[in-house]
Amino acid sequence: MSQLPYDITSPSSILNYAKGLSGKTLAEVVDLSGVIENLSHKGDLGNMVEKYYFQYLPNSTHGPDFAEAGVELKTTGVKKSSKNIYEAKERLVLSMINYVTLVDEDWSTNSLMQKCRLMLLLFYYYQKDVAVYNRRFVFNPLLWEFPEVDLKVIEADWKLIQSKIKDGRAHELSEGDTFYLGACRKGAGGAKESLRKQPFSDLGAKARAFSLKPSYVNTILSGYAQEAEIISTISEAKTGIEEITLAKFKPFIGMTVESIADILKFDMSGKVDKSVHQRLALKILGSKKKNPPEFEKAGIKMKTIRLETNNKPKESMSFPAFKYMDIVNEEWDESNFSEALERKFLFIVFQYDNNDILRFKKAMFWNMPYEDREEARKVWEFTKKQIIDGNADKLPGMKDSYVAHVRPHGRNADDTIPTPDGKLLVRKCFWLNNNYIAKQLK
DNA sequence: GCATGATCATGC
DNA sequence: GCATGATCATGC
Repeated sequence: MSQLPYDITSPSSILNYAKGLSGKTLAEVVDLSGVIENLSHKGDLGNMVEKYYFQYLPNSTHGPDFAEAGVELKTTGVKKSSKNIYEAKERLVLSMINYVTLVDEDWSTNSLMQKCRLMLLLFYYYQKDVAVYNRRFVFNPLLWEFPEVDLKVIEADWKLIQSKIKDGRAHELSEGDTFYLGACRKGAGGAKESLRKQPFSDLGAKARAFSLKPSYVNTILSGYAQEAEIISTISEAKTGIEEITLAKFKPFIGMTVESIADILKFDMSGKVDKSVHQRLALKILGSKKKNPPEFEKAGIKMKTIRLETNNKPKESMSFPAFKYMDIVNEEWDESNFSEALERKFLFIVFQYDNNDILRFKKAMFWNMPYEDREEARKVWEFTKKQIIDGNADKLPGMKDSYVAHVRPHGRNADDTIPTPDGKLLVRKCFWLNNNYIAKQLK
């Protein structure tokens, strides 16, 4: 074996050598002319980098790619947000979940962390129609080791995924089950996809992989160091996000909205503000205007709910407006609504008392059960079909499904956008039915 | 009383 | 200026 230009036993040597890719594309740093016709434009850039840049054959064992150094190589795409900031193009897939063997694993020796404890992250700029070997590595490579505080969250996530499989519910797994480590769909989509065996049920389960949520990757990108301190002070209580969050809300249970605002010096006077309770909840969390960073990492969606005295929400729950022109080209699994429903939610529940005064009732984490996501899928598919068929004005209403419906969500009736058949219709979005929310709160 | 249509203040 | 989370308003 010829001498490699780096020391395969040394993570820092591997990192240094990887820096040769900074600002370059793979095709710019290695001569691919002899092999390029055999390369897939969409292939796995990670494998190509290993093979042609590191001259190290991708191994098929379960350990890290650079076994001697304990370093796993990951290439992952970034894109630019509407605000021109680089962000993760998608979740970072770590390794496939083997339902059959995972149930016999133990966290202390688990195969996922054996492989991914230390990762060399290469971020490339994603461009749809550009071959992977022509995509540019826009950041310096990063040698990433999970901070202890994050590992605690990931451990709990891992155990939850494992327990669901032990319960014979692998087919019900959802990204919203967990906080940082997700069980994401992996493999061919659509009806033809093959299902995997699971050990404690005869039902086949979709192939899934352990992955880091896009929101988590984004915090890696956005300069982890600053946030690490904030999070470590929170986690000194040695509890998870869930417990910490619920503990913050607990002191206010039963109090009127006004007195909570008083205590927190939160100005509730002035004009009618339809998001005022959301902002009050943020204040309780100790955040000013934005979600706290640990929520961003876990992709948690906070929603405030007002209940009538009869325990029913006054209103259904809205989601961001969709574009008629976009939705007809989307598949459910990649749709915004599907992504939204796979998230973990934090419900902040208020209720009117007998004197019609609004009081804080409780905070609860929730994620949507599998069968209800399938129902939401039907609503979405029907919506897509109606728009394609030129019936964008006849979208599913509240009576058409127990879970979700479609309703206007614009600034006003003049806030219209185009449909595929050339009309202009008021902007709309998906809503979760208030009756459905009522059931879930129990 | 409920389903559906319409709209508001805010923050970025 | 615009999307968003949320709430108000109307008609049956």
